[in-house]
Amino acid sequence: MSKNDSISMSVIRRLPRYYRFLSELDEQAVDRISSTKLAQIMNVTASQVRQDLNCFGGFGQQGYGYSVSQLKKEIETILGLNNSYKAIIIGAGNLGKALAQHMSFERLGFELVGCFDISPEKVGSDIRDLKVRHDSELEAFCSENKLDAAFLCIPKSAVENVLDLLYRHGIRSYWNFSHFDICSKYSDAVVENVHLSDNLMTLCYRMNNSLG
Amino acid sequence: MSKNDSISMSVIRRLPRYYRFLSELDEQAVDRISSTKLAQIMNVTASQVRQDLNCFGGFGQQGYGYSVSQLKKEIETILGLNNSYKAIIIGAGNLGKALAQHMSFERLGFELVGCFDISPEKVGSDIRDLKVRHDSELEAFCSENKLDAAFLCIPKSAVENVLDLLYRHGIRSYWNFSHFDICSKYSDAVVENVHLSDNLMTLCYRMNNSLG
DNA sequence: TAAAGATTGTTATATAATTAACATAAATGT
DNA sequence: ACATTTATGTTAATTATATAACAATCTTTA
Repeated sequence: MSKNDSISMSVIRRLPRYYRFLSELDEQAVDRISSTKLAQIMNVTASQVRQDLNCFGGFGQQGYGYSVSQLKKEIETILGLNNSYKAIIIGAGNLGKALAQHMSFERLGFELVGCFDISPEKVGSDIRDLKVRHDSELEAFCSENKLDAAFLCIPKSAVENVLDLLYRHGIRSYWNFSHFDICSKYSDAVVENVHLSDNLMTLCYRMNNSLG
Repeated sequence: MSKNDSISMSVIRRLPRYYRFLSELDEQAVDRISSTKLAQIMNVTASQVRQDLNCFGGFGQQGYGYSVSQLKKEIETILGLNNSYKAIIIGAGNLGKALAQHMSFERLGFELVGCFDISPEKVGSDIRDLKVRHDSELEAFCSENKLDAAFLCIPKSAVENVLDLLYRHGIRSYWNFSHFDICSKYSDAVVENVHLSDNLMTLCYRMNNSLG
């Protein structure tokens, strides 16, 4: 990737947003856009748009702007959405089910290949095209499949055991919905945390402190 | 609130994390902690801990540190978790159900008072102690109850209509799981977005670019 | 085909966030 | 009670992020 000299997290976390807006424009058959116009739509500064994109290469053309479809494709590549990382969901409660049913993993660089739960009632039920397996089958499943990532939809107290198992089998990437601090235990793990309760507390704070 | 002169979002978003770690320490009956020690546990710098806490007031004591229970309580107050903001969930799919069943709203400053869905199959089913109501009852419900917040667990395409209704009834705070850009439409709304697919794309990027 | 207008890539500036330094004060130990 | 240690609150320095400025260059149009 051309200029990629350790891109800052701030930039990286904005890429999916660019991708979303460009996808929309593409669907609307818009074929070119300037940084100024894109910035307006996205409610950011044109300067930021240009800086961000230039972290990865000069995709635009002076006097013209950016080709929507090309830029979309570039960002797709940068994000690596063309990948098909094999992933499993741990925990088939409502959250696990919600993810399994509503996320377009294929469009996001992943392939969901398994779903595990500890509760016997859930085992055997279908989620999309997958049968929920019991946790006891996890070890064997990891051995038989070369897995890339795990999506942890279980409570904090249940994480450590299963995490140890997954790590032992070489899984280094985690989408973590619990409050277990994976990075502290395995510093080489790539972890994206989703802390819903933290989010809600932030909303609460902001409600308290919004004037009017 | 003592020193509160527009706290930066960076600080605010760290508060729930402090709160979590302090709650744990409190449960472990730890009664005092220094910024250095807390920083170690939380994997941040002691400087940041002291700076952050001092945005709200001098809760510590030189030569001693911070009282865990007191500090926990202070942050609880700062976040406003003692509130009981009336909130409704829009969308009783797996995500809506997951939130309703697994989040301790009472501990997070909210009270869940209603749950709505457009699908007749879901209407009437129980989530916790709430019956799922049909969207057609939403307008009346908003009129009868003074609601503070709405948790939007519906797809982007369904948001605008219901958002307009909610806004008309004075709701200004939203926990938004869709990609609909609420702030662009209602600039005075307080919005916390949870963009799961953005998150997953970020994980994908980081997997691609992690060495090893 | 030349002049005018548009818009990039990039460098410079400004703002924000983080980390370090330290003077001050309380707690502890002898 | 005094000296030593601990650890804060706060100011200073550093680093990171965002914005502005502008020269270079492509497009458009007459």
